[in-house]
Amino acid sequence: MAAFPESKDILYVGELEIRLDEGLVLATGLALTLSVREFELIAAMARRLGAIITREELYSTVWGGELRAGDRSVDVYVSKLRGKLETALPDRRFIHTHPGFGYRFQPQPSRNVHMEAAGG
Amino acid sequence: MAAFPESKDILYVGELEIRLDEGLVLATGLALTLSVREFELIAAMARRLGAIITREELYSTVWGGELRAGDRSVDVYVSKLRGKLETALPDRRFIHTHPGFGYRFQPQPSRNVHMEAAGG
DNA sequence: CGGATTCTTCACAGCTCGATCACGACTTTG
DNA sequence: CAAAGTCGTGATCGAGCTGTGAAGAATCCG
Repeated sequence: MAAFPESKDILYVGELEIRLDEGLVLATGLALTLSVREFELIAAMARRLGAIITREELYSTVWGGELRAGDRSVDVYVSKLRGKLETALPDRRFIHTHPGFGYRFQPQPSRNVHMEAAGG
Repeated sequence: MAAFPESKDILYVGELEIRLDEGLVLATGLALTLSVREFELIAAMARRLGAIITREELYSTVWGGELRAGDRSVDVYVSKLRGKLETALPDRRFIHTHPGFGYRFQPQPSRNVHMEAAGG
């Protein structure tokens, strides 16, 4: 199975390196400190790069079992992950919300992030 | 195989020089006084620089056999090692904890330790 | 044999994680 | 615009994980 030193035990997404078997994520070579849930979540999303993934699917993949009505766990951990990714890579957005559908993981420059400061 | 005096019998990590066949560690040229367990532990981690290593793996490498539930040996020796490394090189951190995963060995200036956490 | 060093284990304190709640902002719908 | 639903995120708190000093056992060495 070790045909290549970097097979699919490692995912490369933008300047992220996700080492699936180690629980480690590097952002431009710098190690992120992610909790178990955070790591499982980013791994689950990165495996389906570019696709919209429902909360139900993310929950069953990361937490296991069915997502109960009113459970906001996925949203909370998406938020935590966004915070750490933004600290490491301020100029990029990875996690995109599709209201009513789910989330999509894909690197994208965020030059217009400061629009939030415009206040309308 | 000893074509060069500095082949892989010696590991260089930051200002550390780890002489594997001698059981000696130099910090900026100054020798550290490490016990056998301490030396085996730092050697095991230095061989896998930058990777997260589980307690199970460290235990089986350094102590041999399986890590029993509740055995804190690895944590205790990591703590001892940190103490000696910090005495020798106060401005650097080498051993990083990844809660839920294990430890990671990599030199890092202590000033920017916060950045490494990426928000955590 | 005796002293010093090292190893193992325990105990407690401090820290981090994960689940949940609360509330405001945003989005959709009519 | 108003109402209803969706989403973002700081705060809280118990459980579990991690850091570390200390004590006794084991080992080393002259």
